[in-house]
Amino acid sequence: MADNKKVTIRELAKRAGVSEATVSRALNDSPRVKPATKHKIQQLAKTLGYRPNLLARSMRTNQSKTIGVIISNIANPFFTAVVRAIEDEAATLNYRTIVINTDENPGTERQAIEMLQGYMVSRFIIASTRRGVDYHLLLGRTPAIFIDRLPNNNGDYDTLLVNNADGAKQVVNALIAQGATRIGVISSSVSTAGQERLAGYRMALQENRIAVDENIIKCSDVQMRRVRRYTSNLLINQACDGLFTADNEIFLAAMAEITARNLTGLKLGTFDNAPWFDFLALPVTAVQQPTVEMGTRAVQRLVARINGSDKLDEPELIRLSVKLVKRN
Amino acid sequence: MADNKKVTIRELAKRAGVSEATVSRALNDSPRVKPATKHKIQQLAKTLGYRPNLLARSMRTNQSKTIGVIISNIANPFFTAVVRAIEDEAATLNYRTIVINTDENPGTERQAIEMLQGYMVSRFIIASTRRGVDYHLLLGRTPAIFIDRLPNNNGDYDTLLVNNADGAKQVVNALIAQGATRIGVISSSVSTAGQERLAGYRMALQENRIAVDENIIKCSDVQMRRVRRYTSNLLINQACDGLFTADNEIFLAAMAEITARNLTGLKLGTFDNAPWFDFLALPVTAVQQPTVEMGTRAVQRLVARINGSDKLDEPELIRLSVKLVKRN
DNA sequence: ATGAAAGCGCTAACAT
DNA sequence: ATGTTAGCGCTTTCAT
Repeated sequence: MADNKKVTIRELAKRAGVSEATVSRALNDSPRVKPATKHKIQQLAKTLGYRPNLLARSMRTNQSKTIGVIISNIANPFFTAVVRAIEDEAATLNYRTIVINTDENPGTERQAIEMLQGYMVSRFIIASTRRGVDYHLLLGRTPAIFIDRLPNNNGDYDTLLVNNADGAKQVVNALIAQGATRIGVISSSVSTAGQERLAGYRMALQENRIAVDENIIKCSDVQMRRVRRYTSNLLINQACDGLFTADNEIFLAAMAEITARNLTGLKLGTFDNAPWFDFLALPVTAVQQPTVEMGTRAVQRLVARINGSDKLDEPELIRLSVKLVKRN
Repeated sequence: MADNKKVTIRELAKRAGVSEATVSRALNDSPRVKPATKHKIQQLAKTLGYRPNLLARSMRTNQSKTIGVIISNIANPFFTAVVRAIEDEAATLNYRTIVINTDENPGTERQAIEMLQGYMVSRFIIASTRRGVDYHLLLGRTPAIFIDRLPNNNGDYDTLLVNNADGAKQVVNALIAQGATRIGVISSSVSTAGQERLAGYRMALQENRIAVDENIIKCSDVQMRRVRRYTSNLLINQACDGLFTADNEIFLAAMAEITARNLTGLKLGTFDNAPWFDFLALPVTAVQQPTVEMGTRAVQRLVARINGSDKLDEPELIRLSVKLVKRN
């Protein structure tokens, strides 16, 4: 029965008539304790409802089997998908995860990392906010792996990105194949991913010997209102018959404008596939990001780094490939 | 400069030529230390890059200003919206939050709560998984507030729900006003919310003197395939001209079926409004849940309970009202 | 205004 | 196979 007072190792030791050390060993399933004793103690712990004080344990061992996951926008389906994969893989490898959302705010990001370090969390998976955070200062040699975005101090940490340029190139190529002749683009200046996707757009045009017109390239902060303005500018003033948006947030804003103005006959392409694209009147060709692979590999690599199981002296930059979902 | 070795209070004390106690007081901005000394110590801490060991502090004080947030599905936009509101309000009130996702798994939920308790987290906001978790045993008198779903041991904890029945009634009334004469419903048996929404559906029909036909009422686990089967059954075999889905997941699956079969002329209603409903050919009338209010009030109430600032002896069940977004 | 000392619960040498 | 002991970094009486 659960007594009111909290059960500690000392308490168990007293009741079992053994030392605290033996209890600790029994609870940690050490081979250095007699099976009978071990069993007895474990039983007792269960009956008394013993809960280890993880604080004390971490403090003593100077580590907590916990991975800090720092993401920049919890409302973005891309990130939640990655987070779920991270959680799954971490659980498999017997790690805990703590997720903190920074809302693209570098200050919050710094605080979050410092806070977790205060809790002895010493492995991180980070989707960096804007450039401007000095991870050297913050992390030192703490194992960390960056996802989705190239961090400020790249080259010093493992980084896991998708092949943004290639994905963008594929989408734009598909739009061209569908007959689009003048394709506008709206990208994000917030992350490195946005710039790479823009580069991919240019590559596709060049491959198809289409002149790049800087007037139909828009790249800035993702702000609903601004994206809507860009959209009408591109599709009406600039007479584009195709539009490539660099992520799901931009796509949403652009679609709002397209719907409001009742524009039709367009070829749309975007990063971040979503199930509801199937329901739209306009066909959307979309890049499906490998969220599960990204989350899974991030955890695996982090854990490998810790155990030093494979010799990974040099931090690596890994590119995952993307999949194209065509609709027309 | 950031030395390699970690800076502790002892280190600061040595360097400042004062006792550890004084350093601790200075760092905590206690009035019991001379302003000059305080300032000097705080400066030193900054220069040396001192980071408090939160583990040690929590262990000593037996509390951590951290709220554990247990949600059942991080991929559900409803929950992520609530989480963001929780984070915002918590930050304002100077609390930390730790979010853990249980994926509707009661085992994971139990583990998560125990784990956090091990870290001295002693206030929780919980979106319960299926009934079957005994919160008395798990939480005891630990302050906790339940959101979205009525927990097993209701009456013992504060609970914050939306007015599910009323929301459902409003949607169904709207569908009837739009001319639907035979409205099927698909709800979820996973949570208490699903049952309440079903009750609201029945109320609306009764108010409008429409006979309730049990053949067009479907309620079960939310499984993509099953929902799709229900959908075609209702809309084709049962010849419904309207459909009410009880949450965003069900709606997504139903829309997949509707799109695949190219069904038209339907009146659709659902819980959980989404921006992209504006882009659909079929008009969707949707209940907008008060996610911000729910998150904000959950935190406020939890903190009030802790401080005992207002006398809230009895746990309360609070219902938040919803908003209807009509489209036709 | 400051210091000395105890102790939170746990684990890991180092005994026995 | 088990016990003794020290100590992680911090806060907090109780002295001075």
